[in-house]
Amino acid sequence: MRPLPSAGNPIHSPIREDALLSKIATAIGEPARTRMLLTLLDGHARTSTELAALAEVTPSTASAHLNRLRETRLIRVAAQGRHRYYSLRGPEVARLLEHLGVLAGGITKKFVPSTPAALHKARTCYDHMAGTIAVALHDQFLRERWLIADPPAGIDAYNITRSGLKTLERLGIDVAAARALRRRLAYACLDWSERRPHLAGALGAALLQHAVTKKWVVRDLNTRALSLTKLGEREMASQLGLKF
Amino acid sequence: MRPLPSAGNPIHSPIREDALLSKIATAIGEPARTRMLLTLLDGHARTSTELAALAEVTPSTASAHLNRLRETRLIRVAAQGRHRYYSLRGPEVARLLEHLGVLAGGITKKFVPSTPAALHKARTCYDHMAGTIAVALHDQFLRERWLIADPPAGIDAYNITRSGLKTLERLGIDVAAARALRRRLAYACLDWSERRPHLAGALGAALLQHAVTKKWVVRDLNTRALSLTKLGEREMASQLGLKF
DNA sequence: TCCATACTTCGTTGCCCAACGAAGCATGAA
DNA sequence: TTCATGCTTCGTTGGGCAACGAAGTATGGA
Repeated sequence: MRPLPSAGNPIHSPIREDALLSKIATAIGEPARTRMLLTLLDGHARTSTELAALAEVTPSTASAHLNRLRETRLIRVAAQGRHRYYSLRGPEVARLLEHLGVLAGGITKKFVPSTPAALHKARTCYDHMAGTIAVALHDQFLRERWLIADPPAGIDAYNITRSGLKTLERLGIDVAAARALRRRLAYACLDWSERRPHLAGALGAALLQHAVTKKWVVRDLNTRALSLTKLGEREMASQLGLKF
Repeated sequence: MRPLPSAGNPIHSPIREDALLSKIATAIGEPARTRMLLTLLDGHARTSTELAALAEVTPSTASAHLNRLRETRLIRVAAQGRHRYYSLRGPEVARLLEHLGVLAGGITKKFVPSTPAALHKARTCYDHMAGTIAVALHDQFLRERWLIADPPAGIDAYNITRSGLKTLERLGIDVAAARALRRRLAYACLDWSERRPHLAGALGAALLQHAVTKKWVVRDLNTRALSLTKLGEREMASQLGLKF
């Protein structure tokens, strides 16, 4: 059965589409590259040497991988002196990776019933919070009608209500500044451990920043894990009505 | 540099997670497999011979690919006499593929400004409608408050309102039957050509079925394209208030 | 019973690409 | 200037895997 010449495909063939899709998927799929991407999922930029160590390959190999990821537009690079900082190209990429994680998690579950406890409870996802706490936070924001769905603004987008605005400003979060950023304000991001949505976007980022500066949570230096402090627990209960 | 035995990793290592993710991505990424998966995105089950022809490989090669996709749990197979019907494992897989399409589309746009017209306007996505018409339909359902967001039921889930129920039953859609199915009722699915949500789930499937049986749209036999009939255009305008 | 069809399994071939070390090229410090 | 550091480019090697044809196993019809 010969590969048919597939005659009339003048300008835009469906071929084009799936070839690109192919490229992206294989770019993600190579194990060393997968590790790099998953590491970058916490939103921190890293140098190629760091990424080489994390992926367990030599710098030269890492360099080749990073080039390929850049060509497929999955990551971007920022030169700074003699360092080159690599980071995910955008939230879309982060979401795709989390989505892949959901499928991978679905497979794992059969074999490994429990996910790593620390990551499960609270972790960063790109530049916002994920894990049970983040999901609870997301649900609370909707239950209290501090956020409402805003579908015309895109899939799973949210807008802040009047009461939401009050709550956020009482916390000390500068909503106007978040709105001014050239990025989406708030939207649902699928959580791979909970398989439920948590909060992403400018607001999600502001909330993480707030939680970190107010010492509600403490970042782990090597992983994406966050640990909730006693203070954070108290404050989330009193200010947001969250129970744990 | 060998993959290190990774000593202390008793039960659930992060290694495990990204190795699985890797497997899934590479399974999707091989060009022949990508073509097969994208073809199955219309929700139709196909035999391995058909898929072999579509992917432009011999049956023996196709068989190997299909086995691999089955092992990674991306597709399922149903034996029926001497035919074996392959289909996507579930909506999660379909959504992942559409999501990948968004990223691929994002790349394409720079080089190929226009997407194939027929597919852009209306096509199937798994078992429901996609394309500009489907997105318009989705927006109309929300604008008229026939559907409302229902986040606790999962990311981007919708529920049917009282007025939505009336509208749907007036059309002749059996909402009770759709509810009775063991699947999610209605949720937003990201559209790769529009980069906006359209309607998926039991309700989305019911709407496509309705549109086909009422001859509002006609399926193309080889591609995922749908063409809107004059009748469909009239009916959607009068019954649902859609303008084109 | 015999053959055709649908599909898989097996064994071989060939190619792509990940991996490395060495060498090259910047940047910044001494 | 000279050297160290951070990173890339180059050329080579090797292993994994996609592809095929041929042979094998079901199923269903003649």
